[in-house]
Amino acid sequence: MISKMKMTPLITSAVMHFGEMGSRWGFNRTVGQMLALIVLNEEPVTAQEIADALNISRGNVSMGLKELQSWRLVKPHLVPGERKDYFVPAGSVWELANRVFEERRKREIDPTLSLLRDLLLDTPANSNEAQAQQTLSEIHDLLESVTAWSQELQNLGPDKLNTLMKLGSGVGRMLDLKDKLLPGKSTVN
Amino acid sequence: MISKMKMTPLITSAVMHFGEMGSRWGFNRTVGQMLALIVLNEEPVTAQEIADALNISRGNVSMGLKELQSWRLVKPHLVPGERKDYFVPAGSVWELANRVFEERRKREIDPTLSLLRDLLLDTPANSNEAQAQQTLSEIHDLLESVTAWSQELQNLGPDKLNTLMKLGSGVGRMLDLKDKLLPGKSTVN
DNA sequence: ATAAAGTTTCAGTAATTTCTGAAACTTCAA
DNA sequence: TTGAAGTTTCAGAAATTACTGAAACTTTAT
Repeated sequence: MISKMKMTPLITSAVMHFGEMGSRWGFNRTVGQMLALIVLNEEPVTAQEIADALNISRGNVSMGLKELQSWRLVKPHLVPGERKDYFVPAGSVWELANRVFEERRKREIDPTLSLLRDLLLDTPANSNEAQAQQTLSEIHDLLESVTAWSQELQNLGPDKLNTLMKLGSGVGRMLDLKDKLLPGKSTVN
Repeated sequence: MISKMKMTPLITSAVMHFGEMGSRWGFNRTVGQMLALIVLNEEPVTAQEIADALNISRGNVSMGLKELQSWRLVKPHLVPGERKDYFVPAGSVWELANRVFEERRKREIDPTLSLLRDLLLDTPANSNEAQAQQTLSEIHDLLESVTAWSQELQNLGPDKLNTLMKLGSGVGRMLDLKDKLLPGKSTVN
C-alpha cells in the first residue's frame, strides 16, 4: 500500500530545510527531515511512510528513529489493532525545543566542565601554566554559571519562562529594582 | 628557529579536548585546537608556531585563522619591528563565549526564521497544510522570542547579565512580584 | 510450530568534510 | 628589481560521517 502521506510543496520545503539545518542542530540531514515530517503531520506516521516520503532506506529510518527517540523528540504511538509502530512528536513545539536545548547542553558543555575540573586540580608546573590554569578556571566558572542558569530556567516551567522572555527590556529595569525587593539576596559574587 | 611555545601536558590536554569538542561547537577539530592554543598562551603566537605545535600543515593554519577571525574570536596583533603576524584572543573569555553564542544563533536560527516567514505567507491548500502551517507558526514565534531575548540579554551588558545569572531561583520570585512593580507591562501574549 | 509482517543491525559503499602541499601571491629590505 | 620571508589559495588525498541493502531478528495471527 502506498503511503497516505501528502508531501505538498509547503511541507516539502519545510522538510528539506530542516534537513539542511539538521547538522547545525546536532543531528544529520535525514534525521532532521524525519523530525520535520513527524512534527508537521497531524496523523502518526510509520517508518515505512517516512522511508517512502523521503526516499531513503528502511534501515536508515530505523536508526534515525532511534536517535530521535534518544533525544526524546518523538515517541511511538501504539495503535490497538495494529502491528506496526506509529510515531508522533514527544510533546509540544515548546517542549521539543527545550529538549534539543537541554540535550545539546549535555553534549556540548558537560564533558568540558568535567575535563576542566580535572585540569584545575593539577599544580601548575611553571608560570606559563599557572596563567593557562587561570584562564581555564574562568572558562570553568562561566560554563558552570550557564549550566546552573539553564537548569533554573527549566525549573521555572513554560509559562513563567515565557513571561520572562516576553518581558524584553523590562528585565533590565527589574534588575535595577531588585535590591530593594529581595534584600536578603546579595549580588556580590 | 624552533617554536618558543611550551606544550605542557596540561595545555596539551586542554588543546586536545577543545579539538574534540570543536565540531560540536560549530567549527572543526583543528580550528578548535588553534583557538585553545591562542587563548591559553599569554604571549601572541604566529601561524608557524601553531602549525608546529599542532603538527598540521601551514595551509590549514591559514584557513583556520581566517575562520577564527570571521567568528571574531582571535585578532592579529601587530608587532612593530616584525614582519610576520601574531595572533591573540579577541577579548575576554566572557566576550569570546558571547561571540560564539551570537554567531551560532545567526547560523542556526536566522535562516530558519527567514524560511518560516516565507512559508507562512502561502495560503494553505488543504486542511492538512493548514495544520502544518499552524505548527510552523508556533515554531516561528518561539524562534523569534529566543532571538529577541538573546538580543535583550546582550544589551544588558556583562555585569547585569552576571547578576541575572547569579540570581538563581530568585528569578522565579521576581516574576511573581513583577505585576505589582511594572503594571504598565501586560503579561498576556 | 509456522509464516507473514514488520523491525533492527551492521559490513561495505557513498557522500561529505577536512587536510595537505605546492604554486601563486605579498611585502619589504637592500 | 630582486629575493628572502612570509601568507594565501585551492586541487586533490585522506579521514570522517552517513546511507544502503541484505541478513538476522521479533512479534503475532493462524
